Amino acid sequence: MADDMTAHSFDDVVRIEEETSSSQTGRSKPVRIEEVARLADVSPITVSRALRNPDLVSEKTRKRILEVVQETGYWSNPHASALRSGRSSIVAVFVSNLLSQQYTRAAQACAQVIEANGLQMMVGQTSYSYSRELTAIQSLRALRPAAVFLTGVIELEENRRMLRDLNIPIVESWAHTRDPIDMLVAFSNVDAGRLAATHLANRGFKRPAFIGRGGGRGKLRLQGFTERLSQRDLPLTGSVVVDQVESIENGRSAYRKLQESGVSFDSVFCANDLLGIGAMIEAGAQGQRIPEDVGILGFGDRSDLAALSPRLSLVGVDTSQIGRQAGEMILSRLNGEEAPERLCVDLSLLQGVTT
Amino acid sequence: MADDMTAHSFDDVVRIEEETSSSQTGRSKPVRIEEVARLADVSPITVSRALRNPDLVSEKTRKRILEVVQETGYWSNPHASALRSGRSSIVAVFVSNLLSQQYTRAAQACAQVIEANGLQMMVGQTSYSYSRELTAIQSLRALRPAAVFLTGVIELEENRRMLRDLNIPIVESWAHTRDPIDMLVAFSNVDAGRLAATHLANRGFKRPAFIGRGGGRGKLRLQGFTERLSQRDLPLTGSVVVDQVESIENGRSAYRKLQESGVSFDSVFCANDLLGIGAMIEAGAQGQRIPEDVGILGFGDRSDLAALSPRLSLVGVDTSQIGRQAGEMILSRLNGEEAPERLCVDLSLLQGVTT
DNA sequence: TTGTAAGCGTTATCAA
DNA sequence: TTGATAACGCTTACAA
Repeated sequence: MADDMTAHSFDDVVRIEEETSSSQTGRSKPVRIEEVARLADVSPITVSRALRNPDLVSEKTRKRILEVVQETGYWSNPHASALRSGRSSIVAVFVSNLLSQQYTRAAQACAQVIEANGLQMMVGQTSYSYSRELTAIQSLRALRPAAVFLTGVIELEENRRMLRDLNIPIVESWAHTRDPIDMLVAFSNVDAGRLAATHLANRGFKRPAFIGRGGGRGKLRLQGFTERLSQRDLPLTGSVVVDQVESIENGRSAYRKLQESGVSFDSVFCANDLLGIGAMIEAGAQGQRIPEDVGILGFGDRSDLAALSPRLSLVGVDTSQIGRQAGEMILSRLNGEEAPERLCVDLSLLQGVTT
Repeated sequence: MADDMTAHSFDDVVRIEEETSSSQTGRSKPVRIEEVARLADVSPITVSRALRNPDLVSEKTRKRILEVVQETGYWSNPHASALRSGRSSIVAVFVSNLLSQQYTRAAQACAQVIEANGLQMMVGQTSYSYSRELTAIQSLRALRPAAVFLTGVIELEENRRMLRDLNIPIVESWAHTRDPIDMLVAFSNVDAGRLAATHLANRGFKRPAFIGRGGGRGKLRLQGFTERLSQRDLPLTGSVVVDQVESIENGRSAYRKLQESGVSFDSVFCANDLLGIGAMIEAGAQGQRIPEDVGILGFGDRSDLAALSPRLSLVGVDTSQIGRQAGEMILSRLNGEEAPERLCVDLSLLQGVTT
């Protein structure tokens, strides 16, 4: 904190838009279905039907009811509804990390789809311990949600079963898994590598290198990358395997390491977002021009990196598409339609100014 | 999309942890309070009390009940509870933008506080039109939340009244406003400028300059900056007012503009996150060393910029503190305690490697 | 400290 | 196509 800071000032005030419309004030009791029924001269259950299954109500009656609903501002009590019907209109979304745009984009896109259909989204975070996951699932069960969307895959069999036993649409996502709880939206990491190789080949690079993690998804990306390179008769000129992919600095040092290995590369596929940025920064700091001197292809979600690397081309996934798909799968199911059990989201090449 | 992309591959599969624990399967009906009561040999209402107002139940009874709860895995039905009591245990959080870490950090911090107290968070987004805001508020009212936290200020008087009429704790935040709906957590932009000036002065800079927006918060920050500079007998050596603050490029060009203006500055306060980064990048690109050749002080939230500018010092707000405070204010109120109507969050100087 | 009775607002079920 | 009745599971109000 400031050493010689004066008292807080309230001098920076945001203007408030004044409006003198209907000046009705105080806590008005919400309108109940019974009142709507009385005013429309029907029974409560008919009002309920007019709102939830309009087809079951004659047009004349329906019209009258909707007018009254409009006038009174009636809004059904979701708790009463959920209690009686055993199902709420809440779609629970669990993101792995609220701070990562990857996931919030997906959540946002999902929300857009479901909210347009009268459902509400409730966001939670799962990335804690398994016990935290258990608690989350228990309170979830109590909430009796209409559906669940997870930006990830549940691994613990016990938790998987609890979710399955909810008997509602459940969408897992992000990674492929042999046996989804219910539905899955994922993308292929091997394909990501293939797409990177294809792009570099198409751009005329002849000596591509790779920087990425040695295990997990990094390995899969490298696998696809080499496979496609050889199909295009290109060598994998060099590669640096790193463990740390948490910082830009990791990318810078990996890039230097690649140079120090002595191989003569003309382009690099960096199979992780921060690695790509780091490589780009390091190359720039050395005075190399991109893509004239070296081609750099990153990985990730444009939105994450837009502020930082508008010039970097990326292989990645449009995560909002994952969310949108999830939302649509959920809607289909809730409407009693068929929905695919597994959906593979397209990878895309996000073209920056460079490479 | 890739031109010669093959069909999607399902070869990258995540391993699933198998567990052969209790193999009970199928949809089991949730335990109801009545069953817990029967097993503990008390009435349902006593179970209810043991869980919500433990003080009202004798220790012996309470212990017995909690045991049964544990065994049965009882979890109260929030809808029944909300229906009867007219109040749910959901705290509604509306963020201005789900994609900005500023806000999601606050939401996350708020969630941590309230979830530790048995409440649940429901996140929504407000940054749409006023009509969208109205719909959000209407469904909000139907949800009968325990409290509301907004990462922003509601301006439309009609919407303000609707929220006020919910008669529940409501926390607005971020900006100061003359007349909060209920409670407010905000910070002072004038103070931000003062803090920047203090810091640069303390670090021995003699010719500070300013880059920022001409209106709104930028203006307030400049105001505090100049005020405090003159208190420290320092001149405002130069300033560049920009309209665009959406990209790093804006910061780079503003920095060049400052140089072109011919003034001889030894440090700059960039009153916006991207401007600061841009200035830092531009200075670096020109081969200037920070802070030896020029001191650069940015503005914002460390988390936003950590990946990008770990070396940049920042004046800003710990937005998770805003969320935490909001959560605590809400809890106090729900517990019938007094809570401040307006809380001013401390600005802080986030010291990077530089400046 | 504990219990009884009633009702929150909706919708499932059955009947007309 | 519409309605009567009961019930969802909990907690308020009052009583003991």
